[in-house]
Amino acid sequence: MKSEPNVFSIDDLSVAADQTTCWDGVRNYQARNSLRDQIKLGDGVLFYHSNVELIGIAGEAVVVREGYPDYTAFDPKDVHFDPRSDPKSPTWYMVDIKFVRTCRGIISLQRLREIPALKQMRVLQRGMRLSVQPVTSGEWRAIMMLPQWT
DNA sequence: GCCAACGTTGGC
DNA sequence: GCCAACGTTGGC
Repeated sequence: MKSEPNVFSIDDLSVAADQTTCWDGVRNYQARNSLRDQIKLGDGVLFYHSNVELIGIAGEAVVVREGYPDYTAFDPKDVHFDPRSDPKSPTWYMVDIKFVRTCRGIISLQRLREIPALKQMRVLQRGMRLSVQPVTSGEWRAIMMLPQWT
């Protein structure tokens, strides 16, 4: 999951109530499908900092609630309000994630590009803008072997 | 600040 | 249903 740390960072997650947050505001259909259909309770989450000087993986989280309607779409006062999302048949979904740990130093995008096992990783492909992306088990294992987790 | 990538919108 | 225009994302 990608986040701009000046908006919401891994540190923000670590001090949030119950160290948990709802991943609201995703307004892209492909990412919506992941949130609604694919992401399961207990799934690991790589927390990625984007659009910042030090781009890369900043920490780990875990899914603690599976897809449910993103209620911020129903609130006209919310920045993520979307009048087309009908509460009876919601357009947008979110999951809840909980903090697990912070990396000992960001695992930079540059570093990720050097790892052969991550050649196909979605976030490394050009033009990949999705804010929620699947990670394969092979990619997960390769990333978890890095020294920043110890 | 630039600009490539790409999703969305809307005229036809 | 096509596609040009436009807006956003996000690395550089």
